[in-house]
Amino acid sequence: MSKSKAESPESGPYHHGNLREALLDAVGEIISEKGVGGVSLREAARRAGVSHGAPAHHFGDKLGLLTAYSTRGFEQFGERMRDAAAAAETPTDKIVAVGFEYLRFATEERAYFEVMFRSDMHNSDDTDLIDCSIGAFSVLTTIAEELAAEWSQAEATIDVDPELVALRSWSMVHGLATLWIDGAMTRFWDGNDIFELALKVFETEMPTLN
Amino acid sequence: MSKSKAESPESGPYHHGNLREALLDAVGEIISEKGVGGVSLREAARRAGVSHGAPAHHFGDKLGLLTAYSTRGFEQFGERMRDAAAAAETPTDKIVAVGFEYLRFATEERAYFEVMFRSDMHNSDDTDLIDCSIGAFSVLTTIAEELAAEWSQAEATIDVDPELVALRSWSMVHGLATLWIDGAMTRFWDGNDIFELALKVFETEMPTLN
DNA sequence: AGTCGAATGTAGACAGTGTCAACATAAATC
DNA sequence: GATTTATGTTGACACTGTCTACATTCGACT
Repeated sequence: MSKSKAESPESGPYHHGNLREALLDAVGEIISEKGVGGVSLREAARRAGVSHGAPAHHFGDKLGLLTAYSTRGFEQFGERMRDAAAAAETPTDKIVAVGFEYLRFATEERAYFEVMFRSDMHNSDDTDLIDCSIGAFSVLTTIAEELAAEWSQAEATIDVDPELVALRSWSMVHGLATLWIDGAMTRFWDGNDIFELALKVFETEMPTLN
Repeated sequence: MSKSKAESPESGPYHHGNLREALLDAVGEIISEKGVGGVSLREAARRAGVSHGAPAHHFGDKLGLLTAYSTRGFEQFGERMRDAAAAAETPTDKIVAVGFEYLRFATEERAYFEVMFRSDMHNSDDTDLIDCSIGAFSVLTTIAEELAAEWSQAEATIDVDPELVALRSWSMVHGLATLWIDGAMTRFWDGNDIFELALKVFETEMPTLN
């Protein structure tokens, strides 16, 4: 495929010290440089300055490495969602802020995003991964419940099922993010950037919600 | 990795006759059985009963094979979208019908769907692919224009930019489809099926549009 | 302090893969 | 009928994931 670099690890201490994190960092590097298809255990080991067999002791196999990477992605994702929600006052402000943060993460941390939402890129049964992903999405469902409660008190012309509010918001913003990431949208809305478009979408979406 | 089957092609005529289509069929089979990660030129060649080097003459390389597979997916996708739209009367009915068809394709033709919307799985610059994808999405944008025109005549409380209507519909349904495909939703809406959920979403979405 | 098991890392092997070059065969064209 | 083109075969090479056997270090227990 490509020219191989030095196979043997550089002379250093026998134990790396922080190999697990170094390998996860390497995965992010590789994805950013060559895409998810470029990820390999051996390349990650090479970048961490370690022999090709070393990763197996930390992650088992390739899927394990990517699962751990996904998990770290969901951790950071959830953290950013929580921060965004905490910085806003009303439920309406919160859901908009979280929506934008969703898109910001998708574009800024694209390497994570591409693995996090691709079921063949990780082991979906991994308990850590499940916990972290639920932790992230629960930010959305919590806000949706607050929002639904608020609307119930006002005159409600539509059914305000909290689950549906969450699902609608989630699907909309996730669709925007993935279509943007995949480049599908650029053939129709070429010049605009995703945040400008999202703003307009949110604006027209809100009347339904109020 | 796995036990290899007979490497040598079965004794038949030197020329396959319809190898291109046979290889694309094989790709669909492999994805359905083992996921997109299981696709390989050699496995496809094996299933078509041909030597490992043969696919190169039709598709160049692996990305070429997957690009052609994506293109075939968009062809069928567009056809189903057009049929769904043609079967409905009003713009409102059309967009709901097309939305459902979108989801139906995503679930029924999952093998196509997983490759079509994954930019690292095909060559996004391929002109045939671009043509077919635009042909499919233009069904949506056309309906969105009709819809926007209809709303403009009625009392319009919100801005009815046709492009925004298309983007909203597209993002919503694409988000639903991908979240469902990836299994992300099943942790929150376990028992329901995607069409039931979509129906509710569409119902609550429509008031905005009217 | 010393021992011993567990954790971590190395090295080699093997089958599978994509891609290339050289060659073989059939089809198409003149 | 000859030659050009399309199609298919074979072998080679570097790369990969994974397995096994082995080496080194860490940590816990005595």
